[in-house]
Amino acid sequence: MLERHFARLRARDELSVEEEQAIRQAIDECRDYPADYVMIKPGVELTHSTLLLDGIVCRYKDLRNGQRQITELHVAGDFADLHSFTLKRLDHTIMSLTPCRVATVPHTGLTEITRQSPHLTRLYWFSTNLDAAIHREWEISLGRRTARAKIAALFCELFIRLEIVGLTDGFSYHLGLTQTDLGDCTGLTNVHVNRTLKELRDSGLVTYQDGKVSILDWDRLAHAGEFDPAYLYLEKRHR
Amino acid sequence: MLERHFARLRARDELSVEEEQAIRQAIDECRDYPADYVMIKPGVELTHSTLLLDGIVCRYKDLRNGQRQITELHVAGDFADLHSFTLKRLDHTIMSLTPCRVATVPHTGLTEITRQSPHLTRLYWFSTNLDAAIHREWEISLGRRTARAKIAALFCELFIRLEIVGLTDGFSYHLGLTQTDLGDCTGLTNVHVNRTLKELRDSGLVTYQDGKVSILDWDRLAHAGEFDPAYLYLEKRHR
DNA sequence: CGTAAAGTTGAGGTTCGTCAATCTAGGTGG
DNA sequence: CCACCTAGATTGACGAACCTCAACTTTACG
Repeated sequence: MLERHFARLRARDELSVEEEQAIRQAIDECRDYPADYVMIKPGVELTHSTLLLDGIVCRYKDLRNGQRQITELHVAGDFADLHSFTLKRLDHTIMSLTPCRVATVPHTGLTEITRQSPHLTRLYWFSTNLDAAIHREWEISLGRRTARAKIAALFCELFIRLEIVGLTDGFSYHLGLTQTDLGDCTGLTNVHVNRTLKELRDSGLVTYQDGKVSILDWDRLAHAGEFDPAYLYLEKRHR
Repeated sequence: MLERHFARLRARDELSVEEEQAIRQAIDECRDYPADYVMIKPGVELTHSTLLLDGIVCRYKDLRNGQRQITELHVAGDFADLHSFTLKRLDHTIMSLTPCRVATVPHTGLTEITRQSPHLTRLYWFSTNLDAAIHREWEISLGRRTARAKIAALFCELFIRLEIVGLTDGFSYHLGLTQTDLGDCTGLTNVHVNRTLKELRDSGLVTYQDGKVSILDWDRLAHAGEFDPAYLYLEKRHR
C-alpha cells in the first residue's frame, strides 16, 4: 500500500527498514475520495497530513474573477500536504482531480519523527523542498513559456514522476484530467489547450485522449518543453 | 547583525535564547557582493547555506531563447538557499540584484541543529515551506493575473516582508531593482513594465522612482493585486 | 432517449511583445 | 569643463499569442 511512497523516497535516498517501520506506524487511517472533491480548505486548522496512495490531487487557488490556478499536481506516493505540518493551515485548496485513495498521518506522529529520527526528518524536509522545486519550474512555464512548451513540459514532468512509482506503460500513462484542468495548470483556457493539444498531436510529439498521455517522440517533446529533469532531484544520495 | 533574521523568525514563532545562540554558533563567515553577482550556480555541489544580511537577492532560471524568469526575491533576514541543505545542489541560479552582505552557514552546522534541536529544525523547515508558499503565490500571478495586478501584488508582498525586518519607511521602501528585473519577476518585458508603472502612478496607487517604491493608497493597491497576506503566514505560533 | 460534461472549431478582440527611436542621468577621460 | 559613453527609462507603431464568445459535436450514463 505504501510501496509507491517508499519508491518515491528511495529514488532520492536510502531508506532503512527501521525508517520504513516508523512511517508505517505514523499512518492513521485510509480513506477514498471521488473526483473533484475538496479535501482541504484554506485557513482550516490542520492536525493531519495526507499521503496520496492512488489518483491525482492538486493544489490550487481561486481568483476574484472565477478563474483558478493549479500550483502543483500530486501523484500516488506523494504527500499532498506535508507542508501543513509546519504551516498548521494552508493558504490554498487541496482537491482530488480523479477518484483517489489517501492515508492520513497525524502531525503528532511527524513531531515524533523529528524527535527520534533526524535523517527521516531531513528526508521529509527534502520532500517539501522538492515540491518547492516543482513550483519554481511551473513558475518558469507560467511566466515565460509558450502554450506548446507549457503543455510539453507538464507531460514530461508527469511522465518522470509516474515512472518512479511504476505507473507508466512504455511511454504512456493515464492522467485523467480534463482539458480545463490542464488549462488551470498552465494558465491557459480550455479552448487554447485544445488547440495546442491538436498541434502537438499533428506534429507527432504526443497525444492526449480519454485522459491518457501517449508520448510519440520523447526527445522532441522534451525539447519542445525545454525539459531538464534536474529540478526533480532524481539522484540517490544522503540528504 | 543577525537581528533581521531573528525578527523574521520571531514573526512566526517563539525563538528561545538558546536557539538564538545555536544559530549564532552555526554562522561561518561574512561576505559582501556587488550587484548582479552570481552567488550560486546550478548543479554545483554545496556545503554551505547563505543567510542574507542586507540587499536583495533572487533565484532565477534562464531559458533557451535568452529570457529569464526570477522565481523568488529574498530580503535581508532571509536564507537565500536554506533548501540547499537537503537538496545538496540547486536547479537554479542565485544572484544579487543589489549590493549585498551575506553570512554563510555550513551544512554541518545545520545537521547538528537537526540532531540537537527538533524545534529549531521545524522552524527552519517552516522557513523553506514559506518560500514554497511564496512560489505558489507567484504562480498565481504569473499564470492568471494582468500586468497591473502582477506588479501591484509584488509591491504589496515586498512591503510586508520588508516591514517585518524594519526596512520600510511609512509606506515606502527602497528596492533598487531595474524595470527589467521587475519584468523578470512578473513574466513581462521591461517595456510593458514601464507602461504598467505609468498606469499605476497615473491612477494614484503607487510610484516607482530611482528604485524606491512609494505606496500612495495601500487599500487600492492591495485590491488591484488581489493581495491577501495569508500566504506569508504572519501569525506567531508553535511550529 | 434525454441530459450533462467534455471536446472541437470559427470569428473577432485584447493584452502584451517586438522593434526601434529618443531621452535622461551618472561616470569617465581629455 | 565638456564631449562621450553607458545603463536604464520612455514612447510609438505594429504584430503575435492567446482570450472571449458562441455554436456545434461527441461521449457517457441513467
